[in-house]
Order: sequence, then C-alpha cells, then structure tokens
Amino acid sequence: MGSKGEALRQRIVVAADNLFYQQGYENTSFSDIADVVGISRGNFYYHFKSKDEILNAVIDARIAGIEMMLDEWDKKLKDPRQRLYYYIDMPLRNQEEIRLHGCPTGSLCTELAKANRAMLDDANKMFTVFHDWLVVQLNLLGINKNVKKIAMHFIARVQGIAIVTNAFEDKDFLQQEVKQLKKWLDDEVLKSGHS
Amino acid sequence: MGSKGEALRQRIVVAADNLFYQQGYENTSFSDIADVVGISRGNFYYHFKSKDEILNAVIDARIAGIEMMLDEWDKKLKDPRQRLYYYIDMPLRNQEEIRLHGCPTGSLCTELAKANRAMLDDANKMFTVFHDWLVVQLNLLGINKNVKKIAMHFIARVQGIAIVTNAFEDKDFLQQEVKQLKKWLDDEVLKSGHS
DNA sequence: TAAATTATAGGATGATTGTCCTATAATCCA
DNA sequence: TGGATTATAGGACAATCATCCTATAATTTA
Repeated sequence: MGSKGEALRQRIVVAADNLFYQQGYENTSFSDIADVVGISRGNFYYHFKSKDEILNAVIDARIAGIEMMLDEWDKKLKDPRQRLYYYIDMPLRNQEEIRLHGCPTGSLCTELAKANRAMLDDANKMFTVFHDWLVVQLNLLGINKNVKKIAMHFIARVQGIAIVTNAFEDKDFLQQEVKQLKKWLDDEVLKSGHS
Repeated sequence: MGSKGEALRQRIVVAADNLFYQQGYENTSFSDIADVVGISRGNFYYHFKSKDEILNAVIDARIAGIEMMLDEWDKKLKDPRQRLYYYIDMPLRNQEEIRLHGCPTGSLCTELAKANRAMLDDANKMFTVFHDWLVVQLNLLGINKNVKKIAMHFIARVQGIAIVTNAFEDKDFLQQEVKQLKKWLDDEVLKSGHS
C-alpha cells in the first residue's frame, strides 16, 4: 500500500492536531491545514473526505499518543506514586502551551459539546485513557475504595487548573496548584494507608 | 432616546448570550441571532456594527448579571458560610445546562483563548467578579491568609467539575463533587479557625 | 515497457459568512 | 401637522467555507 500517501496522511493529521489545539476545530479550515502541510486542497480531499473524518483521525492519533506516553511513563517510573506525581506535573511541563491554549483534551471536548456533539463521545475517550491508567496506579498504591471517583476527581482538578491558567494567562497559579494537588495526593494515600 | 430600539437591543443581547452558550461564539452567525429574535440582518446591523461589538455586549451583560445575582445572594443569605455553600451549589442548580453546555464563563474563555484572544481579557472579568466576591466571603469567615489563592482555587474546582460533567454528560459526578467541595470548604474553615 | 493504480494540483461550485447600502416605515419633536 | 430622527427590511457585496470534479503526474505492478 502507498507508503508515500500514508506519510502525507500522517503529516496532515499532525498539522490538523496542532491547529485544532491552537485555533480550535471550528475556526480551522481545510485551507489552513493544507497551507501548513504545503499541499493543495484537492490533494487534501483525496486523503480526507470530510471535516468529521479528519477530526476523527486527530482524535484517534491523540488517543494513541496518550497511550504511548503512559506506556513510556510506566517504563521510566516503577513507583506508582512517582507516576502519579508525574501526571500531576504534566501541566507544569506544558506550562506555556496551557497558558496559551489550555488543555488539548479539555478544550476540544468543550468545543465539541457545542459545535459537534456527535463526536463528543469519541473525544472524551481521551479522558478515559487517562482515567483507566489512574485507576491502575491508585490500585497499585493500595487504594481500593472509590478508585474510579478519585481518578475522575484527579482529572477534574487538572482541568480546573488548565482553564483558569488559560483564562488568566497565569502560570503562577498553575505552579501553586500543582504543588497543592500533590499534597492532596499524599493525604489521600495516608487516608487509605494500611501497610 | 429610543426606548423601543433599546428594548430590541436587549432582546438581541439575550438571544446572542444563549446562542453563544449553546453553540459557541464562532459557531453562531449573525443570521442565527437575527432568526431567533425574528428580525432582519439589516436591522441587526443597525444595533451592532460587528461581531466583536455584540460579543462585548454579551460579556458586559453577563458581568452585570453575575453582579446582580451575587447582590441577591448577599441579601438572601446573611451567613458567609451559607453564601459559599450557595456558590458551590450553583452547578447543582444548573445541572442540566452544565451537562449540555458546560459552564458559560469557562467555555467562553476557552473558546476566546483560541478564536478571539483580544477579547479574552474582557471575558475573564466574569471570573474576577466571582473571585472578588469569594474573597469578601472568605474574609468574613475569618480566613485572612492566602484568601486570593483560595478564591481562585475555588473557581478552578468548579471549572473542573463543569468540564468533566460536560465531557461525559454525567450529572452523578457533578453531584458527588459538589458534596466533596463543601467538605473541603469546611476543612478550610477549620484550619483557619480561631474564634 | 505498458497498463493500472495511486497521488497531486488547481479550478469550479453553491452555500454561508460578516459587512454594507439603500429604501421605507415608524416614531418623535417643534 | 410636518420635518427630523430612529428603526426596520431586504438585498448586494466580496470573501471564505466545505466539497467536488477533472486533468495530470508519479508510482507500482504485470
């Protein structure tokens, strides 16, 4: 099968991914993407027949990216507590992007809930990947009660940080909240601690 | 000055407000608004010369609405703790809207950060109104240390709840998180309690 | 090499966008 | 009552949008 076409398809998805993150989905046109990739609109349409189709490809790519990232975390960090710290530090590592564009997952879901509700169920799977991974780490930490709720709470906390950081373009708030969230995790571990 | 024109202007702002909340700002056209109000695009343009102008009017109306709402809360509830509970319960009272469209303030800021960054500083003032009110209530509660940070934390928590509720269309999560946030407030009061 | 398939370009299309213009209708003021 | 202002309608405008079509170019396959 076409290896050259496949490579270009990949480049289109990456460009669309970035543009959707930076400008929003509705606010990004086929021409915008084609311009960034450096191809014609006609060629673009050969690879993606509709805007829904490229949105789907972007979501799939993001989900695959998150899964790969978490696999790497698991390999790099053996201690579940360290892994959760690393998760909490994620907004810190991406400070500047979050200040400018918010959380890629949260902002896309927020937009799709308004502009393309049919795809919301695909988009929120990005959250689910994180959620399921969090559940595993919490279990490894010896926390067995309400693990799903705690994992969801985790996600919501990070989302809140991202929104406020983005709205006020305030990285100081982000830094301080990340510290606080780590303390909250420590407390949570203590509360459920038996060992 | 034109009282009839002023009344229509008001109706336009209300319609635009709702549409921006339900469909997003970028995804709402002049025609959409004109259709809802039942006027022609030409007439619409007589009252608002540009899309930025109506966005500005919507933001101003929202800020005024929030200020009025908080004034009523202050009149209705004399105890600052009760007021803060009432703030926390706000997503609960608007469950269905948040499930469908998220938080009006948060989702607008998220969108404008991508699509119309120049207006982000106007939009985040909606948060500031809540923030300043929260600071007052916390002070009344006898909390004087890091009040601004706590108020901002408050806002971020509610935002996180709204995002996840909206992304998963899950009101159960909202209800459980609201309970938890009240507990957190109680703890915060206890920690700073002197009286 | 020749035929078939895949990939790319670029223009055409009709719908929609924000914006603007002009012609009336309604209202107000003197 | 009559002129001036305010309000409303409806169409014109160029730009942009997602989509589609056709003509080649590149590549693969037989």
